[in-house]
Amino acid sequence: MSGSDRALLARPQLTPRRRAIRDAALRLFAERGYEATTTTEIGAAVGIRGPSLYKHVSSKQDLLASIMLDVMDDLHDVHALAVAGIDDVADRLRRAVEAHVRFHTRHRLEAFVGNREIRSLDEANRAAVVDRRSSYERLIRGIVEEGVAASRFHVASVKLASYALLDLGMGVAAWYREDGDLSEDEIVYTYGRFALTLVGVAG
Amino acid sequence: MSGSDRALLARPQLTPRRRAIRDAALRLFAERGYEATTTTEIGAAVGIRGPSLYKHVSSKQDLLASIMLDVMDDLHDVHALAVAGIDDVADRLRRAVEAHVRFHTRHRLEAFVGNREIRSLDEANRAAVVDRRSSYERLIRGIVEEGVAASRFHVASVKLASYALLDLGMGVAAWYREDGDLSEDEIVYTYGRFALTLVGVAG
DNA sequence: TATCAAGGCTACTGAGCATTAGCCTTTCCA
DNA sequence: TGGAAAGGCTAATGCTCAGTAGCCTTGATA
Repeated sequence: MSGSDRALLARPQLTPRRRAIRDAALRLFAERGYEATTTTEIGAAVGIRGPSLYKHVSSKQDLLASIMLDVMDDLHDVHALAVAGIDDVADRLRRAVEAHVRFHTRHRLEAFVGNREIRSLDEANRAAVVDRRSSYERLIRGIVEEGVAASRFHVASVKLASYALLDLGMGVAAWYREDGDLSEDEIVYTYGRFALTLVGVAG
Repeated sequence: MSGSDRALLARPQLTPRRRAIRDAALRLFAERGYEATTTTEIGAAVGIRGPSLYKHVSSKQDLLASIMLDVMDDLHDVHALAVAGIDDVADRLRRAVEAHVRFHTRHRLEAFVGNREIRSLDEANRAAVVDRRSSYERLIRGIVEEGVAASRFHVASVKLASYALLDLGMGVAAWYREDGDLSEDEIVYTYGRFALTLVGVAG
């Protein structure tokens, strides 16, 4: 089973309570960081005491790991859907970047935590997350490479261009606010165009 | 005294020992995060025990704060030097972005910690760092605005373009490695050109 | 209606942490 | 040469935290 196949399988369903706990943990991890968030606080956010969390969750580390693994899988899903059946490489890049950026606005907390808390994961979980991340990077880089090979794109460095595209998404996750004065569509559209200029596509 | 004037004043000199401690703390904060770094580890990195640190430093929090405040001031300095006396707005943008990116390669640990550990600062220090960061953002946005006003730049959103430029620097700080296969000059030059295409400058 | 699982709670455990207290050695200068 | 400052050290303090033990209530089911 390849990384991208795995991403398309359904993730196990959560009980409503478990989901509430995960959401609360996500918000707190994003706001103050994993290390600085206490189980007491996570509990309080769903109206129970810290120790009661353990009736639903096996550990704080597990909570972080499941958040991070799921977000990477979701990102793969979104990417696969966005580029499915698109033949033109410039279209594919634009759609991939749009999906990337849209994902980072719609799931900014998950993406934020996913980027920042890698070092808080234990060895095994970190390896799994890093693996998914590399696989996603390769997908984006693959599109850029293909465009260059077909002489549709012109870049000084494929690697640099790909990093730049990926970094824009992370940036969005850091500053985007739903109630801000930049709309999701506006950001998505503009960054999609940025992407094409970045790789020197004509038009 | 404005933010940018302050940045040009000399920062107080550190004793060699204090500097070694700061450097060690910086490395550790970057690697495992502020919360996850212990005073014992910082001490060990300079060959002393944790409590002995307090003969040189007033607190762990202070160590973080001085690292973060100094890096913001250095960034202001570098920017000011880069654009001083440059009249053409496109030149000024390119130089500003080049300086921005170069700074993020040369001081990647400082920049990395400076971006990621804001939430580990106490109230007063956080306010001071956020203040410097906003002031820097305004400098970059100011150049973009000026280019747009002069009809030299064409962007869908000044804010979005400025964020994109700033985010590229942060991205660099996250992935750049001195022994990697992308040289500092290569990255700086390429990103400088990215910047100009991004704002739709002709040529 | 008796039972049992689910899911709360409080009290506790054991560990780790930043920081302080207080002591000792070395070094340097008056 | 003597005394103080600088800069180490160990031991202790006081706190916070993740996770466990064990108890109790509730509600569904047999």
